[in-house]
Amino acid sequence: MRWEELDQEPCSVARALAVVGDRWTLIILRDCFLGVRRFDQFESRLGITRHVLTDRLKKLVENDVLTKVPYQEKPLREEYRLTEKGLALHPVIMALVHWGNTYMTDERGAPLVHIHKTCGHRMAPVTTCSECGEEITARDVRVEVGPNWGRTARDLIPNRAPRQPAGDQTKAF
Amino acid sequence: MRWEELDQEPCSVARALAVVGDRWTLIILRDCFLGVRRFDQFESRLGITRHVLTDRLKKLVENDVLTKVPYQEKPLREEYRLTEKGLALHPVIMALVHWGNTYMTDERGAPLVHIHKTCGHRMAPVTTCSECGEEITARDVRVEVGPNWGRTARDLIPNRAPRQPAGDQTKAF
DNA sequence: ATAGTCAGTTCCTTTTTGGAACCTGTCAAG
DNA sequence: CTTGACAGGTTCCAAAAAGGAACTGACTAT
Repeated sequence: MRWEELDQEPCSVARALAVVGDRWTLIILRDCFLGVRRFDQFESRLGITRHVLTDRLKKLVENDVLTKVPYQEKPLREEYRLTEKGLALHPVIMALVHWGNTYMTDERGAPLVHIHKTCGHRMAPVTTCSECGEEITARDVRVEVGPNWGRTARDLIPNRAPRQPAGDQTKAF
Repeated sequence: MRWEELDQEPCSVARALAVVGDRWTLIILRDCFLGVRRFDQFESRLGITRHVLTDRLKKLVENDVLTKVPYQEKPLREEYRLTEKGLALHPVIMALVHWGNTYMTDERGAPLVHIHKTCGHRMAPVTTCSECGEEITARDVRVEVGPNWGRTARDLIPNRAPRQPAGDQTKAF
């Protein structure tokens, strides 16, 4: 498929990435979650070209991830804010931060840390099962075709290759 | 900053995105989590150009997200498998799936569903606090500079804009 | 009158993609 | 022993996207 057709795919990852999956979009959203709202603030923090920034913000607004809300008239100035749909991307950002903190830092550790306002502790995000509350990892979940989807989604689940290769089984997936 | 300098940033999101943040990389990883391992399998499923696929797989291997493990000799054939570092991206994928399922599907609902092997239920990922176990949302966390980071990371936290604008406060962030 | 701010747009150059063809090593069939 | 297939690439070229810098328009402050 081509990149622009990604949102047609019968796959939620593909559809999500059609909105947030291109260069810069998720970093723009990181800034949104940090409280950045204005064009020039994004520009100076990211050093992104105005051209690309304009385009990304426009797409995020079109996809209802951000809204433009006016903060002055004469001349009209608008700032970009996260909608509920945008706020719902928080787990994605948290998961990325946590992965970055775990695998991409030097001995100084995390550049930024998160404090859970409710309990007051420095925290890391933990992904858990909505049903039993246990932490989940890649090996704990199985994927099935959704109830209202027939062959279209069936094709997404690949035939598993034979498990004979010489790699060590604990580290390979 | 330019895209290639992203991994130098004092921000874990930026560093994570330097590895997985470009077009196609996360969809390739989605396929990895579904059990896809071979070049031609990726190619036919994604319809991505071989050129780009080669490049992305190479970068993922360089960044230790995937490893090449031989599955036959004469001629040598290798498949791509998730390392532990790669497996650790599972929460990112789960968060994206969940967001896609929530905001990007029609009345048919999720194309693919996840079953938690341990408890047997169809589940959704819930992001919780590592310290108190409660579910966390964007509004529940505060960001602070990491303990071993001085001004470098300080600059990441923006000065909050005044909260006077006319937008409705519950929907804006 | 001059300078500065914000949010863009325009123009032009350099990188990245997309698309298709071609290459290499090995086996299998006719 | 020639032909074909298969896996996993590489090469070549056109099209699209990103980078860089200057320009615009509607103000406001000095």
